[in-house]
Amino acid sequence: MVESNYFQVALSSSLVVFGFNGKQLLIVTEKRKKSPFKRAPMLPSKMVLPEESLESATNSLLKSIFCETTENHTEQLKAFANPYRNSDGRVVNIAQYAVLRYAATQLKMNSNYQWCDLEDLPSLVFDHDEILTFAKERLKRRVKRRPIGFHFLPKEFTFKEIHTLYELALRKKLDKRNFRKKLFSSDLLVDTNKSVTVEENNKPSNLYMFNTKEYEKLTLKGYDFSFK
Amino acid sequence: MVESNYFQVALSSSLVVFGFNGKQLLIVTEKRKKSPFKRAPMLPSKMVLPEESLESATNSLLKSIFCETTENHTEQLKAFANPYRNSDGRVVNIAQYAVLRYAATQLKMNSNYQWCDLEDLPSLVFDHDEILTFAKERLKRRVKRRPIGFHFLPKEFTFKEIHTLYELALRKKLDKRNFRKKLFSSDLLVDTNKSVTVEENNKPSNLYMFNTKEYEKLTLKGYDFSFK
DNA sequence: GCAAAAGTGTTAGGGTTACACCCATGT
DNA sequence: ACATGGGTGTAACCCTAACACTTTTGC
Repeated sequence: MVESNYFQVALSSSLVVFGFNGKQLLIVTEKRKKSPFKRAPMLPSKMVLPEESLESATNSLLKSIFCETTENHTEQLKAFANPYRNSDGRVVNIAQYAVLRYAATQLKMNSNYQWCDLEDLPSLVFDHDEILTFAKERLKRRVKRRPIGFHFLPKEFTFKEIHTLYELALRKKLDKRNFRKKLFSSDLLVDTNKSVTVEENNKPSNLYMFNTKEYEKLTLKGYDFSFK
Repeated sequence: MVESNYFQVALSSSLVVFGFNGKQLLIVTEKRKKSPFKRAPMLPSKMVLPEESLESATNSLLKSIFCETTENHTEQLKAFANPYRNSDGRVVNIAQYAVLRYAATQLKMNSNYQWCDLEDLPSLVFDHDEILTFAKERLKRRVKRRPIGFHFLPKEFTFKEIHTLYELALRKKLDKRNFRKKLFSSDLLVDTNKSVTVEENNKPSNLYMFNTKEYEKLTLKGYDFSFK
């Protein structure tokens, strides 16, 4: 029997929701509703009920942010458990990492949530900057080792989109030809034989899809996008 | 103000303590003291007090296992937060991963703790097998990307020891010559010019130490021991 | 001299990098 | 015809992988 005086901790969960609009990596921020730091930017967060699972908490947060919560990828990031994070008592924050298809989502109207360019982000309240830093490292690693970068993209996408996505996530330039070579050598992409004119005045670009079989295989066993 | 009915969760912490005795990878297991599953093997675990930090909980657990807690490496593994892990109420287990120098430690006498060969481990109680699986994956990754394998070894060690350690952690054979080549090309090892006869009847082996500077550099920036 | 483990090089192949020009389109 | 971004190939280098024999020691 666990002594009852241990049961005095609260659980919260913050989300780092990544998206990609074709040009920028974005995360969802929330405008804080309460004092202190009213209206300061923060990660979307909620208290987790004592009987509530983390998955359910994450999902309900996502539902409060987006109109339809389309398919998304979520995983646990880390527990931030410093005893003095919150003045009301001990609140352990189990941060979650999420990636979803920007184009398939829509923020709820009149909510306190908004997409924010990762490159141009204000400081967040509490320890949320630390959580974000952690999440960015996770993203970097995932992009390198798994075809997870692809949770970002619409069903059909151009080479440029995936190229830009990888450059932003890894925060480095990737040689166009080499990146293409590697990507296509992996059997991960399928040419749809469609093309699309992204901007007026220039050559239309090809549209690609994922090879689902290969995608799942690589998700399981991992691979190595070891760009210098 | 966070409403008070959230503060009903308890915090526990389990440790996966890895060690290496020169021949086997080991973890510390504990014999459970209470029913149900009295005397069943489990990961060393403790409840975390509401004001106690995770680091402090980990350290006190280590102190209860070992006579002297020498230098060790610990990091958070994952929070296991399923609401129904424990019948007394919600207990969130924040599992920790730890590596220490086997040769520099000593288990406390008459304790319920013991070293256990990873290759020959019984089933553990509750979700501890799941935690262990997670920890083994973490170890694998760490060994690949960082000179963390070296937290295992004594100050001076033979090539065979580090070779065996890597083989066990990665769970694959590593070609002796190629492994040696890679290891020495990294500037990470220093030849002590000492040698030691490990077993009678054969050639003594060289002793190596770490190049601390290089070690720290690689700890920060990572490297890539990508053995096939 | 024998048993046991330590220590040592080479080669072939594959992957990574660096790099510059032509192509298709809309105006 | 021109401006814009899309799309393409090659060569040098490096790293990896495969592989077997000699050396040193204690008995």
